[in-house]
Amino acid sequence: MKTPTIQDVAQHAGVGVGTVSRVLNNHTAVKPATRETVLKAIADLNYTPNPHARRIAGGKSYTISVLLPVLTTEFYARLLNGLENAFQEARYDLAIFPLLDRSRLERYLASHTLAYQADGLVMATYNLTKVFHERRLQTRQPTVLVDAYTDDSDCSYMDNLTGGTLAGAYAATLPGTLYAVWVETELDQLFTTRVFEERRTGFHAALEQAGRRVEAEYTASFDTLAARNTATALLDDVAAKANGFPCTVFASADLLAGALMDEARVRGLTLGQDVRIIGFDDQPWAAARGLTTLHQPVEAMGYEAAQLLLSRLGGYRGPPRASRFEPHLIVRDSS
Amino acid sequence: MKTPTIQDVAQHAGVGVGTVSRVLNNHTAVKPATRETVLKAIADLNYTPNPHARRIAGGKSYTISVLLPVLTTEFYARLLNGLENAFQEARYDLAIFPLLDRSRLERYLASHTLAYQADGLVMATYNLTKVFHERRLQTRQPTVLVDAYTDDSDCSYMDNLTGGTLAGAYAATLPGTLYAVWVETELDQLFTTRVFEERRTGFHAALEQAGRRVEAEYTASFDTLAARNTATALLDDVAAKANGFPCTVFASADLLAGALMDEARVRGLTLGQDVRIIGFDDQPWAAARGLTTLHQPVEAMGYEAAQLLLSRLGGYRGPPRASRFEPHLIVRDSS
DNA sequence: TTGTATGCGTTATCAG
DNA sequence: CTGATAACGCATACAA
Repeated sequence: MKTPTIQDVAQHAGVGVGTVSRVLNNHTAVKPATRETVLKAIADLNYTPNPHARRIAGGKSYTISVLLPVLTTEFYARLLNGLENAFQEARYDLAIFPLLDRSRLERYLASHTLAYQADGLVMATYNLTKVFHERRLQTRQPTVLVDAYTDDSDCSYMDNLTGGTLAGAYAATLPGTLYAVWVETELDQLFTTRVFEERRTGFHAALEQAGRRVEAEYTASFDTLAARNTATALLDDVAAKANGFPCTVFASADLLAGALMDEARVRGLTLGQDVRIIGFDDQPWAAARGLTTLHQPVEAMGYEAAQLLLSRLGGYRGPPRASRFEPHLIVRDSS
Repeated sequence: MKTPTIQDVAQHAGVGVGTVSRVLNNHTAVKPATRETVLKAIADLNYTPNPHARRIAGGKSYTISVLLPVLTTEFYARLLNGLENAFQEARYDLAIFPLLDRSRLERYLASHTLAYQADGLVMATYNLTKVFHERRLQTRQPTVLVDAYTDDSDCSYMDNLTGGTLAGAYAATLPGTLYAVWVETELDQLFTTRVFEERRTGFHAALEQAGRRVEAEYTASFDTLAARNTATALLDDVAAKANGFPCTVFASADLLAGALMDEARVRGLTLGQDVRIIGFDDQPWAAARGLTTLHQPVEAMGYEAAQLLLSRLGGYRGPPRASRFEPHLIVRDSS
């Protein structure tokens, strides 16, 4: 049994294909009665329009491509949820393209790829608009950046500067020497995010404001092992000082903070006393482990990104818009 | 400037569209000379065929859908790599659909979704063929299961039974009492994987074979927090026993093993002496932390899955085939 | 070996 | 308001 086409529906409803198409797209007034008939036929035949044909016909395919870094973190799961919810309401489908490495990106940029054939593009964390430009790949589709910021397209972003500031301001109120751990992200010129850079700027600004400064800073790449090693190195260094403890550490990602908590525990240090730790992300486990951290409204950010894109798809033509979201500090036992 | 179509190429090359299409699809003999001309025209115009049009024309879209669980683990990154490599060689594109929850699955199953419109389907870890059947959604596309096993479709899977057996056989040679930690996966009837069940079966069989048995078993869901809590509970229990140490623990996933290593360290237990730990996965950090574990040829498994699907796409009609891969034990310091 | 015509499922245009 | 019919970009039988 073949899948029903718009022809079948038209026949079943005793109308022309044009009419069916019109009810499908909520077009110009269709007589309520005939609309009902068509809707019933659609239901009867369990018909769903073919997105490829839609796209071919010059219409829309009702699919959005999402380009994002490898999804090994909770952040992107939450982000996808926010995006999904918004797009689903608007009856759009999502196709996800994890940017594993540069060669994958190259392929996505080849215009034959589905990624490039969707009605709209969501780029998460990375700002690839530059690349598109260089390749003279004028993006015909509207694009929105999420978790990243640029002047020349819509974006929905977290204010990591404020996040860093909040962390710094809070850290400044705590006793003992100050340390910070940052995330290394310069894998490749293309794959660069300013997220951690901004957290750092904000953090330092707040510290300066309070007349304090960090004793030392550390950098780790974003993986379990690096987090552990850095935690070890940091606490080794602190322990080697005359009066290293108490100290306060701002770890710019919960992954790093978690490793620090582990390491502190191994050394018999009391959290919130010998060592105070501030994370960033508010991962699902943060509450249970009592980690003081910055919570980000990730879903909301994704949802908003979707709205921005949907308005463009709806025909909105205006200057690029930027929706800013603020993280907020959640104080728990670790500090 | 519009993107070039097959018409433009034909015109530019001074041939008919049919000829262009033929060279595009490596069809029946095209005179080498004209083939060259066409190829040059294609290059000149930077032409790439429109996948939607291809699909509509009754042909193929050269895209494969991959349905997989949320990508928060290294396993799926590696799997995707294997799949990508194989499909790329065959000039197929991949669209990834993370199965966040049941409602998402429902939507993917709605036939209008792109997921369902691809030339082929790869289902990772979960066997969704049952669901397809129940819905009477006869999958028109060829489907391959990876990291899962079923009788009625091609699959490329890891022999987790053997993995468990290897772990059990090795554990049986170690001194002290035996413990095991399993992963809870029964989130939903749909989302069920037999992976851990099989590891368990193999493990017990090997133990029995060696005339040994586990003192106690534990179950944790697959997340950092649960892993920690279980590790704590397990070591608490062991410590409460008269002669609990030395002991050996088979953690059926490296995530769990890592948590155990942490916890053991906190308690001042010596790994490979007081506590011996065997993991499963060989995560990137396992070597550095000296974790004895089962290594899986994940990329190879993905690559093979792709080959199976490609052969079906190439017209192969035969009974379902199953490609089996074996994990192997890597002994390190933790045991 | 190659060009032409037809069809794929929709949307959009245009008469009615 | 609605029904034909022409695109859309491509593959493919069919004819040459």
